[in-house]
Amino acid sequence: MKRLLERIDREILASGGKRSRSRAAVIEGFFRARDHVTIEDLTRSVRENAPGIGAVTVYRTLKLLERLGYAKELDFGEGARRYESNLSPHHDHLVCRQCGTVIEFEDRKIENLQDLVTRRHGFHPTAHRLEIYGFCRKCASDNSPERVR
Amino acid sequence: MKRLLERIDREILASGGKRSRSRAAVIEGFFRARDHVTIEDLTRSVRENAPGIGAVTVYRTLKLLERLGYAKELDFGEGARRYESNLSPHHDHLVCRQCGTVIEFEDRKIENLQDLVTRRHGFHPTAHRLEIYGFCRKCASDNSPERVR
DNA sequence: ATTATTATGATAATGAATTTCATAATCAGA
DNA sequence: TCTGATTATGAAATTCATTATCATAATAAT
Repeated sequence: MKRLLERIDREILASGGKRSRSRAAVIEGFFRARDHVTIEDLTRSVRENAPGIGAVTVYRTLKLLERLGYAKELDFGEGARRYESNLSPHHDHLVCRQCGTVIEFEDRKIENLQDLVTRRHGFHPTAHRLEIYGFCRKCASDNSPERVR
Repeated sequence: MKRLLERIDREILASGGKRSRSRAAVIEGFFRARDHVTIEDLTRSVRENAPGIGAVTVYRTLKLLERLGYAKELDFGEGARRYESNLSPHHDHLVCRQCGTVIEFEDRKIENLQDLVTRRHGFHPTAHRLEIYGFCRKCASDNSPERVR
């Protein structure tokens, strides 16, 4: 974690940016937070250690992390964006509509088939998003007919 | 087309709604428009034949069509939603970041693999979205190194 | 026709994200 | 360590898509 933060600091400097206390607090908060946070979530948790951080700074810092390749924007159609760290390898998401749980999965076969599709259409892919919405195991059983009744 | 519009009218009536001129104009406009329209696009084109239609009515009518199962909301991350008719079978999208062209594709194998993934996690899917972003054949060749130069 | 209900559309409200701008923090060079 | 130049901050204002409000209009049922 320490090494990561130092590396990011160096990259920011190298690209003409500055290391500020607020920015450092947001960056560290982001990597400590659970994945798929909203700006609101993150702002709240960062403020526990560094009160007075403006939400605008959180927005800006996450954009910065995205530009540097450390964060990815997510959109589960909730109206507000979420962010996840880009350290783990690529994956897609199962999103529970009831409890909001997000399960990550990675499926090489699906990725390969996607490549085939794009090639078939002469399309040059740069990114993709695959999200499956529904109910997680727990919520599905909570909702099952014999329970709902 | 006529039969479709009549069928929708009947369903609206059956569900306690009314057939109004504005609403009819929006519905017909929607099915005549190209797919993946934005509200703005559609409002403009509907107004050519029926001036004075409020954008609010377009919003409301598309929500209605979605509820009845005739329209699907899309979100390509552009800030504004798009809608497509839900008459053709399920498909996913290739979205060109340069010219905005949208290519539809359907891949049974991908769908099957998605089912496997959800089952593996005890997840009950209700919907999914798969979008591949990049450059279409034309834009990719426009951008290619030997051309950009 | 009359009445009750639903739809419309102008306007206001909402809410996430971005811009603005004066001030503050940080970096580089002496 | 100071100084000047540059970048970052954060409060407030702005933007933009979408939704809510509400008085009026259109439609359906009686």
